[in-house]
Amino acid sequence: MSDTDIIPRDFQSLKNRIIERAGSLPKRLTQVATYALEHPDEIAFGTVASIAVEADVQPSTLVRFSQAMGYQGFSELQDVFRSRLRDRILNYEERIEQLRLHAISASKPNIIFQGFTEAAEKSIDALQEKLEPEKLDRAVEKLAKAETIYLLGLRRSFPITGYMSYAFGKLGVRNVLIDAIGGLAQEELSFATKLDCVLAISFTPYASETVALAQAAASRGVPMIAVTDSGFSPLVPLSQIWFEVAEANFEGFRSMAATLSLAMTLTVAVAEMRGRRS
Amino acid sequence: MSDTDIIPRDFQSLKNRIIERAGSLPKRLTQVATYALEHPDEIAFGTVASIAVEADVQPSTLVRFSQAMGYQGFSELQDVFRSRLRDRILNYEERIEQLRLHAISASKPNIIFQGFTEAAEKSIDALQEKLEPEKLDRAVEKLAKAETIYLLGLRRSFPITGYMSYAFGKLGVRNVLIDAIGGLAQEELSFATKLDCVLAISFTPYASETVALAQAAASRGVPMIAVTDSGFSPLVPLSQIWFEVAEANFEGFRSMAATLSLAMTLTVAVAEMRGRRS
DNA sequence: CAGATGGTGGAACAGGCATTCTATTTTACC
DNA sequence: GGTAAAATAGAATGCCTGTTCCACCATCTG
Repeated sequence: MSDTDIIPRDFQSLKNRIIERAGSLPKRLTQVATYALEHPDEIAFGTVASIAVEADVQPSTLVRFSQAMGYQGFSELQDVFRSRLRDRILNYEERIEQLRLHAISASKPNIIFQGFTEAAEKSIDALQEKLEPEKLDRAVEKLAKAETIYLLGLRRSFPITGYMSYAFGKLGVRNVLIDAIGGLAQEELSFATKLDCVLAISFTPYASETVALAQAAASRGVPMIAVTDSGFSPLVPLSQIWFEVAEANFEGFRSMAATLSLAMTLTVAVAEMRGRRS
Repeated sequence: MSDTDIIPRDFQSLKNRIIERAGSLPKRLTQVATYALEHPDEIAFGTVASIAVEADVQPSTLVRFSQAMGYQGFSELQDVFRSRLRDRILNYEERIEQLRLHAISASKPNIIFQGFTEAAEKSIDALQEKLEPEKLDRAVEKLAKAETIYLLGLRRSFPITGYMSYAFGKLGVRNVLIDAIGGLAQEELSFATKLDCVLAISFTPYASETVALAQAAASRGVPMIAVTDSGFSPLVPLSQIWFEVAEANFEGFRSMAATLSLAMTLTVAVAEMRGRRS
């Protein structure tokens, strides 16, 4: 009982205590610990009864958990979860102010971090404004109709196609990721037919391999949708539909946040449309 | 009573209604209106009795005020004030409503797009608030000191490590991307020594292969930095420094925007520190 | 200034709340 | 494998909650 006299009053220290003690806690209390950290809002707003149902424990277990953390009862613990939401809003406004004032004194990594997050938010805002809803609808329909979706994006675009392939896999949408392993990119793409669809992603300076592969597929009449950064992109004349995504960059590196959002949208929307049809 | 059938369900519209009606409200109800807009957190968390004391009115006045705004009772009004503090992601109906207001076509793909961009922005905001600047500095220093940086992240985390490897390559920072090609992940990581550093990225459900590889490296005394989503992550006990990145998700898919921002920050900051030393 | 109307204060009430208590189950240890 | 201890489930309890109700008061109207 030597450390119970110091009871966490802010969320951060409570969280640390939960993590620190979770290992040595009995089964049901561990269950509560996990739930609490995963659904802090629920704890803040719910009642003992409602949380108990959600976390699949007895109401009394919540009280015992609170006591195990050093509080008198559940209400005291709840106060800490509520303080987290109270402070959040304040912090948000203050943070912007403080960053402006202390931007110079911040360390280099933190300035870089600020740069990347700002670039990401700018890119997303720009895409939200620019994206034509009707074009998105057409693209989703085209991809949903395809027998197999071929994902073409190398170098800096590869993470995007990679994530799409992962998500398509999870959602049961047949796809081929052109990963160019063993220099076999051309072979990977050679099975694409007019019934399939290529989703090609490339940004300046357009990787020559990506362009060559896209051209080969287009010449065989394979439908194509492009995600690129300008109307002058070599992918544009090869595609029936193309999206312009202008990523803000910081120190020469593109944020990728907007492209990723668009990529995830296409993935989930295609899966959704396929699901509705079958 | 022509407009009372539309009852505000989000804070913004309730706020507008309060402002709009405040002028024509009786004395005590105006007093409550003013208090509510000035102390929204009190309304969200307090009880009728406690708020009544704070606002210097009778408990029944609060109920009458709620009814004047179109609700059945105080609890309904309180829900709206609570929703303001809950995760800022709008629910399904509200999003459709908003899309209608902004005259954007409310097709399913566009709703999904809205969801992903909001999730991305929310994740980035959350990380900005949470990231401890000093921890970031330490991580960058640790990575900059390493002879070779091993990038470990499979499945959904692979795009992140993949992009880092691309960027590190461009920047001339020696790194090994554990891509598990040919099932050789263990071999790829086996060259890591105490002079190197592993950057491990994994999110729930923690890919068992990633965890196993991280454990093997840690047992050989290879320094480790983790990027994960909870203090309960199996990577945490293996790492000297760990970052918690809580990605908002939409329809079960994490946005990745925050993780990517952090990854890019680490990459560029490490290269920058290396460059300054040589 | 009498009467009507609508606003207000405060007591009364039923329902739901957090908490406690105890019988039962599970775990740990010899 | 038996026993003591710890943990748990679930009912019982008393308090506090939001809400209702009604007497009283202020303000307006003719």
